[in-house]
Amino acid sequence: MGRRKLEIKRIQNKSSRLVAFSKRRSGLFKKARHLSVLCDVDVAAVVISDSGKVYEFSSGDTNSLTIYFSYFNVGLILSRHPNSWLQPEEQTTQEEACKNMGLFSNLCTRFRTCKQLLESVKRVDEEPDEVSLTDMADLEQELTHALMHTRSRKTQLMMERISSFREQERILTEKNEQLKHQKYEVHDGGGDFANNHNNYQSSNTNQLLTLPLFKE
Amino acid sequence: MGRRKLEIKRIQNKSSRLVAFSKRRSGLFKKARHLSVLCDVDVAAVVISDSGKVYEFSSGDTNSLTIYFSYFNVGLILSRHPNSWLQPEEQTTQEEACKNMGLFSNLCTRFRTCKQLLESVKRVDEEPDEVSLTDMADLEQELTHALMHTRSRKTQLMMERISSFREQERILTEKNEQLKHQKYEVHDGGGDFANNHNNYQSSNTNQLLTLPLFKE
DNA sequence: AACTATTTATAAGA
DNA sequence: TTCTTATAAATAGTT
Repeated sequence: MGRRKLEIKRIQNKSSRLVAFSKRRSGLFKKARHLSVLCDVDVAAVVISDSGKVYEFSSGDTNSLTIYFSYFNVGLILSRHPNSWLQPEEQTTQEEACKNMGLFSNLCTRFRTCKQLLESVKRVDEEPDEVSLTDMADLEQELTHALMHTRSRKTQLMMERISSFREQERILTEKNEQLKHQKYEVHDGGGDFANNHNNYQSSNTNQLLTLPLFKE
Repeated sequence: MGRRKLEIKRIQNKSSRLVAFSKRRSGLFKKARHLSVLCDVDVAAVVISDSGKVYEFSSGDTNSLTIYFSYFNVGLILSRHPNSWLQPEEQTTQEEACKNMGLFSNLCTRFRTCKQLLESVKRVDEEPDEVSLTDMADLEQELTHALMHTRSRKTQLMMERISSFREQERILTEKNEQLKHQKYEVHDGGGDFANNHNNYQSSNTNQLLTLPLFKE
């Protein structure tokens, strides 16, 4: 939506890219806000620039989504800057350490919010509150989602594993056929050592390619 | 951008709201994708519907939100040990602080593992690893535990609630009987003020005894 | 689930 | 940068 139709691929010109980043980022957050208000739902969005700067939007201050996102957010930041704390042995400056502490305390603070919520549920000293029950139900739902995610991921990994097993079986069968064939060739007086050696190497290679499927 | 200008406030009509939710949600994710591609940045968005259904977008290949969920999980685990770090206001010693750092670094480790896990899954050319699968299984188990915990707590709260309702019912019935009895006594010319007063006190005491059932 | 009249977002230009 | 404007894109209401 501009003077010309834009292909959806990385904008090559740096200054154009930066301008687009600024415009589209605020556009995204605006859309997120509209969605949350119009439809009365929780929305959160995080954008992390090339330089690692974090821009975020969240529809509520205290809802679980905020907590979710701050975690997600922190995780993303950290994963983008592995040498700042994900590999602590590579840390050299005090500044780095402080930066990490900042992130940690942010994590801590935000989590404490979540914790307070849970605690307030635990101590139901106040009037018999529907809130406790509702909160627990919410939490249950959230956990169910998380569990679903994990299960689906696990299933995917298992499927991948199975498929690699199948592939290995195929390769082994193929090799078996080759060996049978060679056996006949040898029996027929054909074949030579070099040829056998070659085949052995090939077989070994195949095994090396497939073994890790069993191993690790 | 429609037939008429829309005020940015909760859409009252439910069906309109649902339609808008569907349209704007996909619109938001599209914008998010465009932003991430055009400007070559990381973008993530989460929308949670009224019913708790989670819709998400993430610019990475790997499901980053899975990582995020693992944080949530870790958070839950940590919340099971509140006195170790979740009540910082009670912290006084250096030891406490160190302990917290330990938990943080634990979090860090877990994240790194999870991230490496997903990355290693991405490179399917490399050797696929059992570790990934094990991790996912572990995560599943942890989430299952957390879910069980939540469910059991929810059930407990519900049971408490029910039991207090029953107790209240019993007391009210009892009191009802007493009142009926008094009524007949009064009708018969019997009974006195002191007696009535006593009965009131007794009833009140019973109510006080049952209140905690509502409370905690 | 399509359509289309409008509004909204934004690419390029100033 | 920021503003302007022509144009593309999104979407509210309709069918």
